[in-house]
Amino acid sequence: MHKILIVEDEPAISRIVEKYLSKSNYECTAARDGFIALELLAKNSYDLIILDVMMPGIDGFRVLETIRETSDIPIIMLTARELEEDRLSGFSKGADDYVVKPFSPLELVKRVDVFIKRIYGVDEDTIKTYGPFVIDSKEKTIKKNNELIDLTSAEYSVVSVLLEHKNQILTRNQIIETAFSLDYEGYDRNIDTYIKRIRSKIEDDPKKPKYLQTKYGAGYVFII
Amino acid sequence: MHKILIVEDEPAISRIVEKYLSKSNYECTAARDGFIALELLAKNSYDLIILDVMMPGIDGFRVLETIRETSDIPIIMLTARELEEDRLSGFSKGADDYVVKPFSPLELVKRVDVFIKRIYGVDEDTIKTYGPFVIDSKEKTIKKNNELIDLTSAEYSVVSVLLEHKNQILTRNQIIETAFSLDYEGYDRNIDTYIKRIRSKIEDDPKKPKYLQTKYGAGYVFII
DNA sequence: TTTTTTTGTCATATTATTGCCATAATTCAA
DNA sequence: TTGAATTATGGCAATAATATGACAAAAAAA
Repeated sequence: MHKILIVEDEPAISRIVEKYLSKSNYECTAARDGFIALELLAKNSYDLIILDVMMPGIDGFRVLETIRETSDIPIIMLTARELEEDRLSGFSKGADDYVVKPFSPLELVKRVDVFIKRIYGVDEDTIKTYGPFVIDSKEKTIKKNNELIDLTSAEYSVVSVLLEHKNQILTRNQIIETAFSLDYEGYDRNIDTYIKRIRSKIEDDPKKPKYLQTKYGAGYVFII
Repeated sequence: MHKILIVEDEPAISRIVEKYLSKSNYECTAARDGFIALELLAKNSYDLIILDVMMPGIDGFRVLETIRETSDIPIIMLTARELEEDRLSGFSKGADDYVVKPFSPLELVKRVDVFIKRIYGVDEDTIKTYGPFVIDSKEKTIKKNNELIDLTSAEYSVVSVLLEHKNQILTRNQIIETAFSLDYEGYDRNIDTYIKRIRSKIEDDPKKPKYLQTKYGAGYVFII
């Protein structure tokens, strides 16, 4: 879990950014001005800073310069669209990236992911482990005992739904609606066929499934 | 039983959301546009609102603003993927969460659960614990010492009746009438067979039942 | 385009569940 | 202790559901 400091005077924006980053498994702290930010930085350690340029008190650039005297922690700056030339000045002072307001929170999260990944290796949370199975939702791959399992994309969708709801019985329709889309045209018995194909790839003995089990009259469960 | 208002103009989506929420023990009402929603809200009380952004007539944001003038009921908004910047505007107007279309209904249910739990405390009483046994009436599963017990649906019905009336002697007919229906065709001695099958799955030593005991001349009890 | 892979459908084989019974084992009271 | 009553158990058959193999259609790759 990486720690992120958000320096932003508008509580509305601060809250949204925090919400999104938290959802992406980051631990956030918000500072509503530069002084508070610098104080927090003196006492705690963070993995990345999101820094608004326009703030009352000391502005973002001053804060940036001060931080850079002692640390090269990644800093993403938030700036208004008009101030294009700020970019240059910002970069030269050591900001790592810019996001122009108004921004999409998802976009911001994506950039944060990039930095965190660059510094700390693989980004977390796209990779989940369930027993011998490791699912990488970004790469859309599944490994069993460290061996990549060759799945088609439909097969991947089906197993991943079952894995993510492990030990929960899912009906064919729930699987379809979650793995594919609400307006899937196909027959719900197609799931049987997917299950057959998946079993042949993940089970030691597809005739006696250990993981992907049938619930007669109900659906399927991934037991782990 | 918590009440949820679904505001969505597409009947297909509305129906499916309703189906999933109902299965999770929520009482749903659907409104096909903002006007109807506001009318319903004036007359009834709900515990949570699911609100589509894109609707004919008044759009979701307008509805959101109107609701927020008088109420802080949790609101989850449904929005199309392209409209990312809507998120910002939505959050600042007081939506509690966003779900992007096309969404997984299971995912939506999970988020609803989170809010309902946060506000009303403990999650719905679908899960009950009796000694080492945990029964999930929504999933229709029973665990013993955290291990899922593989029961057929008839077996589940029988054990769950006995568990819910633990330490109470039930006659075969009481079991039949509660577990199945009043017009069960079968012979009441079938219960003996169910008991046999259940014991083999839940008892350490089915020959000397510790939990599911026989009351000679009367019926069966689940001792816990 | 052609070729290959993936996906969807179907008919048929296989299996699971349920209800039923015959027989064995147990209980309880005379 | 005995035997009548009651319950336990194993197995069978009917039914319903699932598994599977084969193939066609669709999609993706070459």
